[in-house]
Amino acid sequence: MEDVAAEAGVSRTSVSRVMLGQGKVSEETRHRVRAAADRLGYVTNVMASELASGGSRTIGLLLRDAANPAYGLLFTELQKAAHAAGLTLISMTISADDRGRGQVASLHRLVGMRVAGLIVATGGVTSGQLEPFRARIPIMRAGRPETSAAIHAVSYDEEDNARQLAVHVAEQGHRHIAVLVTEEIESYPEFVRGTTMVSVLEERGCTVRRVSVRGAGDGVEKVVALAAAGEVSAIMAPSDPRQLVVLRALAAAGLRVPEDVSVSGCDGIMPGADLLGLTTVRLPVEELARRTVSHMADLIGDEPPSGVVSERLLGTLVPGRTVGPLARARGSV
Amino acid sequence: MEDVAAEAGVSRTSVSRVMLGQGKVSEETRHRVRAAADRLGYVTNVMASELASGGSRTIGLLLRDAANPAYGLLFTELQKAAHAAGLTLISMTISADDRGRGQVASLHRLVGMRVAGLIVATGGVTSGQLEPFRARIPIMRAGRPETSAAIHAVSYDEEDNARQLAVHVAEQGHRHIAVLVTEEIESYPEFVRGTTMVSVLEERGCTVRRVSVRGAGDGVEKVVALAAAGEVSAIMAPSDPRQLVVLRALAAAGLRVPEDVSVSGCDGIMPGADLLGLTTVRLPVEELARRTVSHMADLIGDEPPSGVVSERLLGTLVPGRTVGPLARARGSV
DNA sequence: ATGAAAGCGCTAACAC
DNA sequence: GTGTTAGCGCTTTCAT
Repeated sequence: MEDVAAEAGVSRTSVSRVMLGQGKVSEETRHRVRAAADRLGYVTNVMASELASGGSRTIGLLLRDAANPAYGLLFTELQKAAHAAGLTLISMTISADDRGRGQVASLHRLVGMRVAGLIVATGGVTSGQLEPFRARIPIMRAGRPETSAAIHAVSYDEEDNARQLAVHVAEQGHRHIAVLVTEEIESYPEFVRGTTMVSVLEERGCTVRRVSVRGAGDGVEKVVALAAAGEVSAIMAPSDPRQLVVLRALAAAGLRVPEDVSVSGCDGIMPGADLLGLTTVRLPVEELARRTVSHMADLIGDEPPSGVVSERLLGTLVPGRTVGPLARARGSV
Repeated sequence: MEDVAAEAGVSRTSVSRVMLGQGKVSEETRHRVRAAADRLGYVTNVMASELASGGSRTIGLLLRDAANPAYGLLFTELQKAAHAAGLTLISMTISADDRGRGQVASLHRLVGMRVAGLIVATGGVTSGQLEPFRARIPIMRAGRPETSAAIHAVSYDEEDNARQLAVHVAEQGHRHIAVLVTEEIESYPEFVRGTTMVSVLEERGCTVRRVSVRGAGDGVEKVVALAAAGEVSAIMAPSDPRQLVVLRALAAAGLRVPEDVSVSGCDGIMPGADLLGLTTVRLPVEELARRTVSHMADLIGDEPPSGVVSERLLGTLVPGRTVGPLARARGSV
């Protein structure tokens, strides 16, 4: 910066003003500085700048595993929305298998960068872990249903998603249904979906086989066996990636979908879901991203709103080929 | 930090040393400082720290549209590799429809953050646009075939990918083939794949219909029409997302795959690609991520290697149900 | 409209 | 082992 000032024959102050595009600078000076900066390939040191000014239009994003298309899309959409709002988004991902420890470290890193706000789009971080930072900077949860009422959140209405799917399956006549339920700690949204499906189905008088899953492929043999034995006519998976695993296993076992057994998932983001004919709920990712960023912009603004943001967005049922009407011919079902 | 020092009854220097985990500090002091920091919820200001120390173990990533599963996976894998190498990765995405302008702005932002290195995983930035920064910080291209010999790159061997696919299709007996070719500016990898497919097929004596694509769905009606008219028995798409578009259009037109027409793509990352039976080449994403980060670690190390890194990684052909042997019964084919 | 000076929060020699 | 002193590169009053 010193060099640019010298090259342009002005003081560092003027260079600063020009680069920030603020304050009073003559057209002449402004031009000379720009020219000098270009010539020298000068780029403002953001860290020094933010350090000196104290402020920052940068917000941090903690994301869960972008390899999952639903999170990848969320990432892209958040970035778009942030850009449109004049915010810079810097992000760190956590692989799905990294429970807790690494996530909190990343969280610290982001806070350490003195970002103006934090968007947490991974269920792996608990509300308790966010608590210490809440006073320091605005935090918004995106996607995961938030349990703590003290933390801002725009989330998918997973209860409703699960309900829509359960009702759809039940309305096709299925009465004996297997539901894959993950552990709360593994994936909170999937956990909520699974348990909700179970209760909705039971309310409607269905016989539910609740099968718990831990790893990626765990529990699948179990449901396939149930289907093969004719004990269930439908299998509900808590997400589309898991629905794929089920479909694969079913195919390997020689069972036809939906003739022998119906299958459903949840997400609706996967490219090719339509071609596969997946039955699912399409998450309102784009809207979630927009609303999250919009609230964040308010929160880091001059007059932050006082209340706690808490929104739930509804998904859209996508009936597919994988769920068919109950065939009354088979086994005990 | 001042507060922490006071709380622990030591100087700021000691606090610094403890937080950095370096230098000589007594067990006693270390403990007291940690306790004080925890009590006050103190997190080191990364910006001030890096500003003062000059160095940074943070590297910037410019990524193309994580909504594309291939880039989403790359993102995750890069992050994993970086973490393993003790590097922090901060990233910015660019949506696929943002050509040039925004990308360069993001690039500036990253450079402005004084990251130690830059990984560019988007074809949208040209070698020329990277040039000005090359002297300042190490830059690595990841994925895109690099044309400039001056820039470090670990890339997919798109020529080979295309060749593998073309040979596979030709060996199934197809002689009249439509190839979708994107414009260079839209997607450089797809452009390379397309043109390579064309030349490989022609070398093998096939009649090639080269159909150019601009938008996401552009050109597809054309190839479907060719297939419907029996003028081609196979359609080669330059990527799996595009292969899906073709499959959708074919289904809508009532054409069966592969009985009426064979279809191929390239990527192999899409979850569910196997269930769909896509014929494709699986990109070595994981290896690319590892090698890119490994080279980057060297480049920002104490004794950076002198030569220019230039590696090409081979993909793996995944024969699927979408490509079948030529059926000799139809039309002019 | 422009410049001088005083930090922003931290680290790195260098003494003690 | 621990504290002291100088900055890192910038922004921001406050004069001029």
